[in-house]
Amino acid sequence: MPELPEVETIARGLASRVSGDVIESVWLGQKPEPLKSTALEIAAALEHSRIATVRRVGKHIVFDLEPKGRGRVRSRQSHVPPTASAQWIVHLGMTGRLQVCEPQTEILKHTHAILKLASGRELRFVDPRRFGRLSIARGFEAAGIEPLEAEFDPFFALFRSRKTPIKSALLNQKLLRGVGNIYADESLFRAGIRPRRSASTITREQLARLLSSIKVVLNEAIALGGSSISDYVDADGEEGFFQLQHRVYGREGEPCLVCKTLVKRIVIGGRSSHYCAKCQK
DNA sequence: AATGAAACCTGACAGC
DNA sequence: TGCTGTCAGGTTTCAT
Repeated sequence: MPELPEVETIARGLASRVSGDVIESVWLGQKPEPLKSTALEIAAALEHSRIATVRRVGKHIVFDLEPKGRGRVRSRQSHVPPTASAQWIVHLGMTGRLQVCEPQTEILKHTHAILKLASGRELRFVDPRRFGRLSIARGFEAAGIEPLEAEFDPFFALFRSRKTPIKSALLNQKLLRGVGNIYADESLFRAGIRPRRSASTITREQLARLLSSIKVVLNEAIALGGSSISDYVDADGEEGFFQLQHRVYGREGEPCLVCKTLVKRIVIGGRSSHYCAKCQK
């Protein structure tokens, strides 16, 4: 479901609502066994921790935790050697949602985690398709370049010698983190590049245009709260509006907004890809 | 090293 | 009403 703008919107919403709150207790369902952390490890790290900050890294939501009641002063005096503070990492997969709500709010089907907060509210993780992942990390570092902060030279270097289609390269989170299917198609349209073009054949000038298109598209989408296609809503349950700005994604067979040529849909690396054959070369 | 298909899951929707 | 097939914003794994 969520790409960079949706995850950014959710992270900002969560930051304003739960920063500083303390996790009093944790319930975890049977199923969301994530990649590395066991349910026990997650519960142990979360319970009695304070949520210092919430931020986005690529498509991950990072909750920076600090142990409750153990401020800097006390840990300095402690005999326990200082360890990096823990982080709760949430990846929403395709259908994951994080909601902050009152305890009496009806528990949705496919709710896999409930955190009771000292403020009296609950933070819940709901994910019908169960592609989402929860884990605990220390010193979390994601692979790839953050697109909104990317300088041109490192961006250029990512594609220079890759023969893979540029669309596939953009979706590769080890290269660039946060761009997904919608924003790859939209960025390529605005840059005038066909999704199947081999990355290595794209000129320096075109890649410069691509990077700026990516930034413009992502920033516009963030400003509009992301794209709500089927069921995406942010942490406050609000829909985004960037879907109204899509120029090619989901517009197969409709006229290009620039030249009226019918928008094509092809499959690249198993993903639907939309483009205008006249505007994109 | 690098494509690509399949797998992981559930739900929505179209067509019959 | 209900069955079948297709599709979905993501990522990993296995085969070629």
